[in-house]
Amino acid sequence: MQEKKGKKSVEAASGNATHENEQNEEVVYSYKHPHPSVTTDCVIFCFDKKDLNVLLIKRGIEPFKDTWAFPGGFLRMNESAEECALRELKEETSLTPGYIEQFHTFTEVDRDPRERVISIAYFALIKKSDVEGGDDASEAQWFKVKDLPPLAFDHDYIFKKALTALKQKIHFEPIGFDLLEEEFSIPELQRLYEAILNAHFDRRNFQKKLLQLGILEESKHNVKRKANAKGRSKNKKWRFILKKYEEMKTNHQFRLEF
Amino acid sequence: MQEKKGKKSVEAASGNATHENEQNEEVVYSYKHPHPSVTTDCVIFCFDKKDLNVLLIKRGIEPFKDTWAFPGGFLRMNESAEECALRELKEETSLTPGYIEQFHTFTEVDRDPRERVISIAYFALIKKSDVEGGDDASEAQWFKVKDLPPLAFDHDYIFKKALTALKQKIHFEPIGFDLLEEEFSIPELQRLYEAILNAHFDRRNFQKKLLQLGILEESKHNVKRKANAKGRSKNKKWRFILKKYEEMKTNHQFRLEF
DNA sequence: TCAAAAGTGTTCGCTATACACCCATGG
DNA sequence: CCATGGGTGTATAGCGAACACTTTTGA
Repeated sequence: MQEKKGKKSVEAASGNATHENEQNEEVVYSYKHPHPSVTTDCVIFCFDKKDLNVLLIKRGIEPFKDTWAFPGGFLRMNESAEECALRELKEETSLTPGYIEQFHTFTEVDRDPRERVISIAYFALIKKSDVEGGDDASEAQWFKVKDLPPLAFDHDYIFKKALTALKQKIHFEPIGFDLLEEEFSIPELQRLYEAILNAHFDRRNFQKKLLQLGILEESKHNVKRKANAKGRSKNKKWRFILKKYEEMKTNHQFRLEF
Repeated sequence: MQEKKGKKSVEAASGNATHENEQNEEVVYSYKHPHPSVTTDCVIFCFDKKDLNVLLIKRGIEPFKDTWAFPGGFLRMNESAEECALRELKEETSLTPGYIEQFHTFTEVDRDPRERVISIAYFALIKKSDVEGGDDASEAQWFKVKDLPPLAFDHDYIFKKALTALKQKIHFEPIGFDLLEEEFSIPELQRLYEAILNAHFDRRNFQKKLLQLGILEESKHNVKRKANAKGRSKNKKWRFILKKYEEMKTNHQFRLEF
């Protein structure tokens, strides 16, 4: 069913590859049938007070030189696609996301003008606090999801699919917390959900719904007040209880829907 | 960013490839860096009265000779992955599914003992009536999902993921109809949902829920009876109104959840 | 002939929705 | 000081869950 492994043959090769070199410059890999190149691309999201943002990198070479694109690169033979996505992200932006998930593989024949390239695409989430300081004045830049520049290759399409996948996911799983700090307020959480789902919720119903899930606990720093106090209290912060969530999930007691 | 296209070089190559030949036997494809092989695999489902089934093929060669595996094969340079999956399915089983969807790409380094192979996996749905007759006594065979034999490579894992993807999908989209005939009864539909979701529903609530969606219409062949008739009527058949569903979907009026 | 399956209708309780008040916060 | 935002409580409607009876179906 499957092709015999291509021989490593020592043969002079013309053309200058821009692939990250792994070892011997003189080695050429030959196959009896053409193999596509395999890359990963990563759509990494970050939430900033009000807006959902994605990280883009300005391409330094043709094609699409000086056009924005998602970070990514070639799959190496000794790493899985997810490892590749994380490695490229770290190399190009020095970021390590708190959450990453594969969402689609793009295989259209002409998606790269140079050669056949298929791309295994991931979306990732990172906290704002994990981003600050990592800015090494590189070609990477955060853009509001609502206001993206033109993108290279089929990355417009990839982005659409990434956003859809993120929406789908957050509909049923509490992954939003990977975009917030350890402690957050309910309104913050609500703004996040509204930004991602592009919707509006009633404050009180949103709060009730989230608290009823039983996966949030009050911060220890919240100001305590007398039992008979009236009106609103000081701003409260909350924490996501991962353990409780996993426990409920394994017992099939968890149900979330937006 | 990306590697220069591998030169086609006319060079004698040893080793016998089992890849479907595309053209010249003497041509060898060379790259400065190793490329993984890219295949597609397809988990095709069929529903038979009570049971959900998947199609497997007995492997004719090593490794995993005589072990069951999902149909699939190598991606060609002039086809997308979905085209590849459909082509392989047709070549190996002469089937054409009514629905197909990519659900995951498997990239673990050691998933194939011979060489680095990544597999873009699809799940597909086909009606029972489109299967019968296509049986050319080949190595293909349907198995109950509840009673699968040991599978080759990481196909156990692929199957798990496929089933999860199917469940997820049918939770919110009416794709079940691609597993039923044009006309079907509500109990049939219920058995299908119960088989896929591995759950049990109340007959009356299930019926109410489905009919309230507004995407089903009665068959013209249903027996009409007097308005004042009591008790149950003759068995009814229904049809899925695709147009209505698409219309509701574009207007965001469609909402289904199980 | 009779057990199993399938069509039909009603009640009840919960939860999603809609909505009002008070006060901390910060310019 | 005041506009904005954030904490808290209640009333209602609609939907999902639980449930019984009758007749058709087919072994």
